[in-house]
Amino acid sequence: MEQLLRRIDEEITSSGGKRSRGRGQIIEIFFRSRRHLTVEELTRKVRVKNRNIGSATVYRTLKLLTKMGYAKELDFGEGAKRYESNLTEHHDHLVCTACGKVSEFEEPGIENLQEEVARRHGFSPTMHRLAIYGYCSRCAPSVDTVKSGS
Amino acid sequence: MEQLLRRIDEEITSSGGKRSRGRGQIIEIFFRSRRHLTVEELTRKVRVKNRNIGSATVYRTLKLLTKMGYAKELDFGEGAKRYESNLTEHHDHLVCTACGKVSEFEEPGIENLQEEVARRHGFSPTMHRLAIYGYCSRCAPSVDTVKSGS
DNA sequence: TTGGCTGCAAAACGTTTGCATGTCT
DNA sequence: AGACATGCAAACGTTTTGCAGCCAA
Repeated sequence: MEQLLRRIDEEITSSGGKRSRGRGQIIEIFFRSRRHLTVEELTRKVRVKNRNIGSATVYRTLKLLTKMGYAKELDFGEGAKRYESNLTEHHDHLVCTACGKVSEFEEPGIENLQEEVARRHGFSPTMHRLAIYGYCSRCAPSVDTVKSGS
Repeated sequence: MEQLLRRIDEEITSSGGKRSRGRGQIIEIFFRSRRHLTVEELTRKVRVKNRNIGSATVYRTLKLLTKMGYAKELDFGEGAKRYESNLTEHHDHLVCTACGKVSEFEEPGIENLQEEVARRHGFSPTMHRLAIYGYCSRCAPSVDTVKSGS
């Protein structure tokens, strides 16, 4: 973790940027947080530590991390975008449209088929997004009417 | 086509809605159009036929069609959402990040794996979105350096 | 006549940007 | 000192909403 922060810091300074207190805090809290933060959520967290940070800086920092490849933008269609660390293995998302819970999965078979489809269309893929929407196990509409329940 | 429009009309009226001139025009033009329209594009098209229609009505109509299941919202991360008919076979998208071209594909294998993944997670899928981003054949970065070409 | 539907304009929302100021080197 | 970074608030583009009038049933 410290190592990661140092690496990012170096990459920023070596391309003409500067080390700043606020940005360091934003980056650290971003990588220590659970996944899928909105800018507003991250701003709130950061402001607990440093009341002076405004959301513009958080936007600018996340955009920077995204451009550097350390963060990834997600859009679950909620209005606001979400961001997550781009360091973990690639994964896709299961989004429950009832409770909003997002879980993750990996499926190499899907990845492979995507590569194949792309190739078949003369397309050079750089990235993809797959989200499956539906009901998680807790929210699944009551399964049947056994015993004409309720 | 006429049949589809009549069906939608019926569904609207039978749930307390009314037939209105403007909405009918919007719906017809929407289904006759090429895929992936933004609200602004559709509004422009509709206004050629009926100068009085405002984009608020287009927003309201597309939202209605979406809720009824006849249209589908897409988000390719351009800022504005796009809409397409939800009547055709299911397909996914290849988005060229250079020229913006969007093409479509179907891959039953991917669909099946998605079902399986969902089941494995106790998830009841209702829908999914898959977009592969990259370069289309026209925009692909020059392929190689054969003969140290310029 | 009633209630839905409309256009318009204003509001709301997430995001970006201009600018004067602050901070790092 | 100089350049980059920041907060604030204004600007932006998209979408939603309040409202008075309109139109279909």
